[in-house]
Amino acid sequence: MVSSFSKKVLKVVRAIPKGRILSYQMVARKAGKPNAARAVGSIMKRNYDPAIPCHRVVPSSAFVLGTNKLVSADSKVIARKLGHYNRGHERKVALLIAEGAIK
DNA sequence: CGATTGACCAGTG
DNA sequence: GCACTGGCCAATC
Repeated sequence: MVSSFSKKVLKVVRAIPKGRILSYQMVARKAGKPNAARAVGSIMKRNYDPAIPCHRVVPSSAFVLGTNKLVSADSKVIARKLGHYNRGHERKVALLIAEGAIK
C-alpha cells in the first residue's frame, strides 16, 4: 500500500542523478512536506526498492559537513553521520565515493 | 482506531 | 564539537 506521499518520495529519490546527494529533509521538501524528513526514512525502510538509490540520501549532518569522515562507526555514529542503509553503511559509503558524491 | 516506533532535524547544555 | 530534548510524519503493532 503506497500513499501519495510515499510514492512521491520514492519517485524523488529514484530521480536523484549520479553524483548528486540529497538530505532526507530536502527529499521531504520535494515531496511536499518540509518537516517529514522522519517519515521519508520510515517509508524507505519499509518500501525499499532496488531501483531506489537510497545511498544517495544522507542526513543533513553529513550534507552540511561535506567532509564525510569514513570512520569505523559505532551504531550511534552511523545514525548521526551517514544514516542507515539496507545493504550496510559500508556499501553506501563506497557507492557515494565511487560516484564522487563524497569527497 | 489508539499507541509506539524509527533510515530525521534543529535547538540547547 | 558532542550529548540530550522536543517536535513532525507515516507505517506498524
